Amino acid sequence: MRVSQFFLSTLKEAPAEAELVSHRLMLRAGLIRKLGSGLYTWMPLGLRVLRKVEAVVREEMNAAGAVELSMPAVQPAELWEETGRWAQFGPQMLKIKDRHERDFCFGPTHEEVITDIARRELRSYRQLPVNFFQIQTKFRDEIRPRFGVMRAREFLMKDAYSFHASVDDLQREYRNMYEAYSRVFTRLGLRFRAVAADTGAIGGTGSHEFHVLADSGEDAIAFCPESDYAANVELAEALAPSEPRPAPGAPMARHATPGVHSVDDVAAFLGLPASRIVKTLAVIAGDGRLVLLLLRGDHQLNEVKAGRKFSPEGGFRFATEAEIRARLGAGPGSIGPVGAAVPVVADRAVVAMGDFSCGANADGFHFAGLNFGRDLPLPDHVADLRNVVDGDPSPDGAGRLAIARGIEVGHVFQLRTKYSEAMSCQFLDEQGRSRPMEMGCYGIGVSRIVAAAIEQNHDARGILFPEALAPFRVAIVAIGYGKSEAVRGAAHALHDALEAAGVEVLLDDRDERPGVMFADMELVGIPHRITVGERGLKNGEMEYQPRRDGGVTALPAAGAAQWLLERLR
RNA sequence: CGGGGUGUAGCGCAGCCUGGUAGCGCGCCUGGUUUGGGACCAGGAUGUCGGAGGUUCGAAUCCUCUCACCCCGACCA
Repeated sequence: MRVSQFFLSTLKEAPAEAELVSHRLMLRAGLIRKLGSGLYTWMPLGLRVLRKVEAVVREEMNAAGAVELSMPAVQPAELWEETGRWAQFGPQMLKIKDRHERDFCFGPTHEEVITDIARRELRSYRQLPVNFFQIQTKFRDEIRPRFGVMRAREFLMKDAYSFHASVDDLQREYRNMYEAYSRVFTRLGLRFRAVAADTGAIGGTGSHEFHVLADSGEDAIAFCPESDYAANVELAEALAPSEPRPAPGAPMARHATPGVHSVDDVAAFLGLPASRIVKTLAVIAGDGRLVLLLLRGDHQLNEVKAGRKFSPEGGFRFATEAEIRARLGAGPGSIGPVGAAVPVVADRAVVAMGDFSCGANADGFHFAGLNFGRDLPLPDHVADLRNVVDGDPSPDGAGRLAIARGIEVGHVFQLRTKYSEAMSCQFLDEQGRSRPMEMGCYGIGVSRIVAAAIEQNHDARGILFPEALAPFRVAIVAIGYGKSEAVRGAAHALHDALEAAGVEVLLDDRDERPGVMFADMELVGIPHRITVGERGLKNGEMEYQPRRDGGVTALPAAGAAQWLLERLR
């Protein structure tokens, strides 16, 4: 391909709206252009990258035994009413009406449609298992689209849904998909981690998220460098401290702390580390009771864990200041467990604290030197209430946890029978009994992967595409193209030879100044570059330079194509 | 949805406070000189100043409404 026949549209400066590196670079390199909030055009260059991702995903899905189909992007409301998700999905679903005023949505996901297919097509255990997948555009009306294609409203996704006669078979396929996903991300050249995940609103049991590791990631992941344990921070268990509670070393004291409310304030005022302060949160449980939650000052409440502690539905909310005052006689920053006639749930780390400080249930006063058993009773309940932090022991006992940030690019779920039951998607088993199918679902954010890959692979000059993702593998920069017959001839010969060998090559025949061409090819992230110029040709040479690690190699012009083909292999 | 901000040429921005009919850099077009890391010289084109209404002799500038976009938060199969 020649630049003059293709379409390059690079920018020296990125539009002001882009703050994330990948977003800026995608805009600058001309991979995407914005149409509206969360809506992007994939420009020719970007589309080539998107197609690369798609191709790898498709190949691995096929290799793993899944079969491709394509479902409508627009779906009738009735299907969603069967599962109750028409109402449940809420405003994130783009709802539309046709000319007959019938309700439709632009599909945010396809569980309902595929389950409908399955219940019509699959009758017998003999037809199971099946795994259907598609690569398709979805729309979710995100509250706040951002970071370009990373969190867009319209996006490209690979979604797969499997149907099984037994849980065992579902689990087998789940592992199969897990492995297929690992191969996909490995082939794409990404540093990733599979983490145990919360199953969220979709329901079901087993679930793993695949995260591309990047500091800009929106999700926090806890993992153990010494083992393969990894979990979403929401889910990672914070174990009870192994050290016993220290013996009391200080007398209990009540300090006047005027205007001191936050943990940081208390720490500064009393000269204590945050880890010696108990943070007291007042919540209203599902049954209406006010309950105090105790956390170590340097820890953070995990609302998912706290929710589980209260009721099957996990319902609780933070108490209002008025409710807190009514029960405890002090405001939020001055409350504590001492003498409070309400139920108390303490985090595991709290009951291992000694000589600690907390609010005195009187505005402007805090206790210090508190010890359980001496100054106050041990709490009614002890539970895991907090997010794990860097250095916590790993739940698998293998070492200490580290926290990293990740971009979720894949998700595998065991849905079980949530949808098959709701939509009576049944099959006849060996005994002729009618049973709901066991289901799994497996998603990959195809368009998001492009952004995630750039987030993980860039430098000051632009994108460093992994080989598998690059829009072109080789750039030929022809210096003096317009003027020099020799340059033109040599560049064309090299271009044709590479193309004939099946290499995706981009010949810069724009007759621009060298700096412009170098800068563009680097911005766009083409992994290999050959420079052809009169200066080199005089000595019968061309120059090779890899995008990623710099050094220039002089090549005999005659053998350049061959040399490069060797290297690319 | 709550809080904050921005809309002026393709992109990045100034002008607005203190009203007098729009400017800079990059990009674009023409000609010339250049040609191994984002050239130089000369000439040129491009704006309903996001939209509507109002105040005023006069509005990019002041007021009201509205739309869009961005940031922070809540949300995220």
